[in-house]
Amino acid sequence: MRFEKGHKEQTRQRIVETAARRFRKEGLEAVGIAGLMADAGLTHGGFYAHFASKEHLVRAALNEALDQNQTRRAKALEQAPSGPEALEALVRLYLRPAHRDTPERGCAVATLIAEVARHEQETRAVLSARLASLLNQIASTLPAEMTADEKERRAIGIFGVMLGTLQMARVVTDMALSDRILESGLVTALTISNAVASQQL
Amino acid sequence: MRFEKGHKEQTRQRIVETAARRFRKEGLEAVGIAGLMADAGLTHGGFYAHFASKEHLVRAALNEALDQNQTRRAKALEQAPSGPEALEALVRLYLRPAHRDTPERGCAVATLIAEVARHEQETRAVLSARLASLLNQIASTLPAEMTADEKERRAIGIFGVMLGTLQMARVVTDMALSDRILESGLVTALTISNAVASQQL
DNA sequence: AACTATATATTATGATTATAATATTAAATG
DNA sequence: CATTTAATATTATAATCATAATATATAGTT
Repeated sequence: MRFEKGHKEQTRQRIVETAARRFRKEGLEAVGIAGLMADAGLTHGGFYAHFASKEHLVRAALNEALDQNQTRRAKALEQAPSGPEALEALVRLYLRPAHRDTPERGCAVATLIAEVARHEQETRAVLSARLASLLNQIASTLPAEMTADEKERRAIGIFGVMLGTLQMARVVTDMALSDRILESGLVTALTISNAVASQQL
Repeated sequence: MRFEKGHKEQTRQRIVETAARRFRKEGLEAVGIAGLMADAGLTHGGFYAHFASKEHLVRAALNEALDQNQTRRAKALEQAPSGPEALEALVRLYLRPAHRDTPERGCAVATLIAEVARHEQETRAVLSARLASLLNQIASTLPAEMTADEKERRAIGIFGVMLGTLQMARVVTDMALSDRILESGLVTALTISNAVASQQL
């Protein structure tokens, strides 16, 4: 049947949003086109009217998921756009138990980075670009006296801790340890922002 | 045919080692039993004489891979078993370009943590146990004056940076940035070990 | 030398995979 | 009101998945 104008775009968006959720929850490989389309209320044959391949959907879904999170962080930064409070807001948002417990709505970098690293260059480029702007968001909260290089270095360290500790908190089977990991990540990330750089290198 | 004594154990070990390499290189989902057995010079039917299911092989392969790395780190610690030099040796080993470029022989935590987090509790427990001893290796290099709690907190922060930055370095498409990420991770990890804890919480 | 036990191979099963060609149906257009 | 067209459904394909039952062949045992 022929549908109203804009219907296709709307359907495409529904597929992308469904994929963005399921990819984060189950992984890129674990999600099949047929099941995904069924989830979106469609049959699998129509998929290729929207995307050239599953890989193209992966890129669209990564962009969708990472864009959602970026917007959420931007909102969190509205109250305190820079300074230690701004950084603390970002880190607390990231290392919340609620974020740990709902990967399907959370940061796609944390759930998919290793899997994406095995994909085509073009797919990695999508995640790379979003990662760069995430690092910029963090760097923007650091003291204005710091050089751009120093900000970049610290932003990488800070997000490294956030990413690594969130993943650890998700995998460990001891929930008390999981909570301590989140707390340690928080303390560490904030420490990095204002620690005096080590002189031992 | 009936084979010599110990032949089965030897075959099993070959399957596990092949799996440990391919899982790290391609991901848990991407590796199929048939291809894996072919790689080990066997046909796929015999697989279930060795493992009750693919999930059981995953556990054995995780243990194999994580044990290899733990041994390598223990050797690196033989020269300087504690102190800043010991920590630096561990971090340099982890954040080397060579490690970034050979995930199939590298840390299974970095390649598989997110995927394992979606698996059964028993599989997560395997990775959890090895992660705990990795954190202990790091903690053992920290100053004796620190309390056990403080050592744990810092070890989590240090490994968080190592894990997060290695994954970032693997996914980004800009190799110059990738190198800067490794370098930043190194500096940050060493800074955490001796930074004065932030007072702003 | 005959027999048994066992490690692996062969073959089968039924589900699921990504992708593609064709069919259907109703909105838009004349 | 007839025709065109676009969005989705139906159906097909060939590969691959994990798992399982059975067959084969030979080392070890008697």
